[in-house]
Amino acid sequence: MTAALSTADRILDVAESLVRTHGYGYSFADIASELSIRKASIHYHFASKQTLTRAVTARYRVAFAVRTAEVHESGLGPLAQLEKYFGFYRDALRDGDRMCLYGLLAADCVTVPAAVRDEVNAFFADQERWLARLLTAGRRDGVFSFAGSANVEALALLAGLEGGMLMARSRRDVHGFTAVVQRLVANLIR
Amino acid sequence: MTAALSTADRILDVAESLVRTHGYGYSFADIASELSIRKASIHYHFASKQTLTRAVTARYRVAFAVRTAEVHESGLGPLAQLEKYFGFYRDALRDGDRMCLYGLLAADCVTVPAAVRDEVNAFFADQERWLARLLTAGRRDGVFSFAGSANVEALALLAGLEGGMLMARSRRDVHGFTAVVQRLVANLIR
DNA sequence: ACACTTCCCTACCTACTGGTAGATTGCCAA
DNA sequence: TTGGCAATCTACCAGTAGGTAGGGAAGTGT
Repeated sequence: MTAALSTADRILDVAESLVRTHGYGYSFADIASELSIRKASIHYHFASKQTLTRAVTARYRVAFAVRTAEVHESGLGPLAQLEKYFGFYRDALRDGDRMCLYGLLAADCVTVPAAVRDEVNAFFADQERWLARLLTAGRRDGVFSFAGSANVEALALLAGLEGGMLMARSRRDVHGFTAVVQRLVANLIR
Repeated sequence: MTAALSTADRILDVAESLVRTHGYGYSFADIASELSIRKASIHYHFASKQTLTRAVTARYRVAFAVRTAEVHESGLGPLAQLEKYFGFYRDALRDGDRMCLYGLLAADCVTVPAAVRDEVNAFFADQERWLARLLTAGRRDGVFSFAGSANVEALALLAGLEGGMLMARSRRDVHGFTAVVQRLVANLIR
C-alpha cells in the first residue's frame, strides 16, 4: 500500500507540471484550484514562489541524477546509454504541452530569481558532465566519432535537445523532435 | 538626414527588445516608461497586446527574410553563406540579455495567442526551408556532408541554434554558443 | 483537562496586468 | 475663424499576481 502523498508533495507535483508548461509564469492560484485548497495553504508549506520553484527544480535535478546514474551503471554500451538518455527527454516532451523544466526556466532567466537560475545552470552543468563522460568513453571504444573536446560536443547535444523540444512543442510536432534526436545520434556514430 | 521615427515605430522597437528579453511576459507599462508616454497611447497605435506582438513578429520575420535573401544572392559559397547565417544568431545573442525573438515566444507558446504562435511557426518554417535549400546545394557541390533528408538536418541545426542561445543566455556564456555553432559547422563539412 | 503544534482556512493587502472612456492639445484645411 | 482630425493625455476599470494576518479545527503529549 502506497502512503498518501503529503500536501507538500502534491503541491510540488502540480507546480512541476505547471512550470513545465508555463515556465516561471505559473501561478499559485492554478496550483490551489488544481488541488482544491487555498492559496494561503501553499504559503504555509512554501514561504514564497522562489522557495517553491527552487524546491521543484532541486527535486527534479536529484531525480534526474538518479536516473542518469542508473543508466551509467547499467552495463549497457555507450550507444545504448545515449539512446536511453535521449529517451528521457522524449518522454518529457510527450503527453501534453510539457517540456523540460530547465529549458523553460532558462527561457525565463531574466524574470527568475538568482537562486532558481543557479539551480537551472547546475542542471545543465550536470548534464554536460554526464554526457561528456559518456562521449569520451564512447570515442575511446570506437563507438562514437567526433572532433575536438567532448565538453563542446556535450554542449551541442544538449542545445539540440533543448532547442528541439522548444520547437517541437510550439509546432505541436513530437515527430520532428524524434527526427532531430535520430540525427544527433547519426552524426555521432558515423 | 534620417526622418525621425514615428511613435508606432518606436513602440515596435521597444516591444521587440522587451520580447527578446522577457518573452510574451513583457508589459505595456515598461514600453510606456521607456518612451516617456502613457500606456493608453500604445493602445491608440496597437489595439491589443496580441496585435502589437504580431506586428513585432511580422516585422522581424520580414527583416530576417530580407537578410537571408541577401545572403542567398551574395554569390558566396555554401559554407560562407552558412557562417553568415549563423552570424545573425550570434549577433542577436550579443549585447545584453536578448536572444532570438521566436525562440522565446516558442517557450511561451502556451500563453501566446494563436495568431502570434502562427507567426512563430511560420518563421521556423522559413528558416527550415532556407537552410534545407542551402544544405542541398552544399551537398551537391561536395561542400557539406550529411546523411538523410536536408529538411531534418535543417531542423537539427535550428534546434542547436535555439537551444544554444537559450543555454548561453542562462549561463551568461556567449562563448559557449560560439563553440556550439563551430561544432555544428564542423559536423557538416567533415 | 490542558497547552502546544500542525495544518488549512477566510479575509485582506498592495502592486500590476491589459484595456477603455472621454477630455485635451495642436495642426491643417476651408 | 472655425471645423475636424490625429495623437496624446488623465482617470479609471476588472482581474490577477504573490503575499500576510489571524482564526479555527484536529491531533498529540503531559
